Amino acid sequence: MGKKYKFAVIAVDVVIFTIFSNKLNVLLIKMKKKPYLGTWAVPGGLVRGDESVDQAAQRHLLTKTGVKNVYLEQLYTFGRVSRDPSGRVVSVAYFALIPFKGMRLKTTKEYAGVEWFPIDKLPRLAYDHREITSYAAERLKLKLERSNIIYSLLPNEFTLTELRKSYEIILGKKIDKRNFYKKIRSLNIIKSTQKIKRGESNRPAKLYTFISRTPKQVNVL
Amino acid sequence: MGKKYKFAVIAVDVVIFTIFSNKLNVLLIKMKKKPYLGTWAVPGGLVRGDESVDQAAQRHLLTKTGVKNVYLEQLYTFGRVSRDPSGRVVSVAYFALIPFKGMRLKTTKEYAGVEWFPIDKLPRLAYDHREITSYAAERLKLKLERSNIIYSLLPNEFTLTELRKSYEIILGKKIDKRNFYKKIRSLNIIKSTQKIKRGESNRPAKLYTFISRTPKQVNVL
DNA sequence: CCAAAAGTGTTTTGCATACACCCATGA
DNA sequence: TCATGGGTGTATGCAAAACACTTTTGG
Repeated sequence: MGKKYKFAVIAVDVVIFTIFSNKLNVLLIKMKKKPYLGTWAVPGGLVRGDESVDQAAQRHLLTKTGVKNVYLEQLYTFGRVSRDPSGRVVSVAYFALIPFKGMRLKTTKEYAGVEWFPIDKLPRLAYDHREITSYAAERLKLKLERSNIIYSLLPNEFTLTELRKSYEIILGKKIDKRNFYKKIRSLNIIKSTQKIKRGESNRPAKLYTFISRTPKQVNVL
Repeated sequence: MGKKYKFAVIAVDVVIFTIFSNKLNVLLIKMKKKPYLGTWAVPGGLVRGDESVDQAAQRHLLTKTGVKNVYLEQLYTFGRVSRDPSGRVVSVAYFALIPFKGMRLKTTKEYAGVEWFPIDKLPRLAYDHREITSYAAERLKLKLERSNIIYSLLPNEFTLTELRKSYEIILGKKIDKRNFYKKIRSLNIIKSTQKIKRGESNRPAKLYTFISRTPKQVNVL
């Protein structure tokens, strides 16, 4: 048995997604410490002895972005021996979905920066975070097709077009308007508010809201 | 920040499935040490500093059952603070599928026993292993419907009925013979050997084999 | 000859897909 | 009045589901 490495410590990494500018975006932080000084990475950190792994993910999400009560799902555990050059760290990866509306990034002294990047234009990432984000984006697609979690990316009230566009952006394909509306209505996951979204130079759109904002398994596509 | 607990150590637990006697069975070991003396548990153990988490799962699988090169997939990481009464242990759970044919259980001195239990008649389990096995059985169902991994539960040559029964046992529902054969043939994942299975007092069945025994995504049902 | 499982097609049904025009508004 | 996106229904294709009888063997 090797003496070269100590036992591993446990960390969490949280891939935070949101939609804006017709893109799926990922939150990254710029590192201040070696060996990845100046490199971007997914926010995360160690799991403390007195908190569960899930709680650690929530805590890092909260302190890095100020959001809580959002959709957060465990993704996969990355456990290669040399994934962190500075020591043996096993990372439990999570992904989170947050509505962009009113999001304000909290820049802390801990990092040299916090920024959103479109998923298709990520910079070079530290550790195995490229692999983690790819994995997260893949899981997000699968999940979106078989659950109602899209609600966590949208504001309380939204138009059918906004809903459809969200799917289009994440799944990366066009969706037929009429077929989509038919399907969504049959699923009973949204209901009409009586409100109307005015102010744009075209026909105003009806506003809808989710009947329930708890994760539920449904076949959207 | 709490001083009460040290940082966590990392373990793996492997839920090993096989099919026999028309049941889905799980391999359990009987513990010799407190605080779970005499209680059954899923095989597992610590992750060493010089091995990846995946390797640790393979190692524990091999030393407990003597099998290798079987289907092994990471399931979920269980990280509640008090899931192990003797210390802070975060467990990365895996599930494995092995063909029953010729399996011989290796009883080691480490444990008071090694046995197969039908999934619907498990004894009381140590730690959170009840939750882990439920989760594994659920994932197995999902996976079975969307991949070819059933091959890891069957011998090299098998009849269409054996194949169909395997699905029926795991999914817990009857499957129409003709529709099933039609679907399986359309998937191009099995091919006929020229052999025939004789010896039973009924019409002999053709033997088939899997074209490929590597995991592949297909929609079986 | 009997019991038991193997083998084999057709019809029906429901869901996914494809597709185009009119409407309401702000500028 | 024009540009822009909102809103709406039908026809077609395909895959899943339902369904029953004949065949081959061992005993």
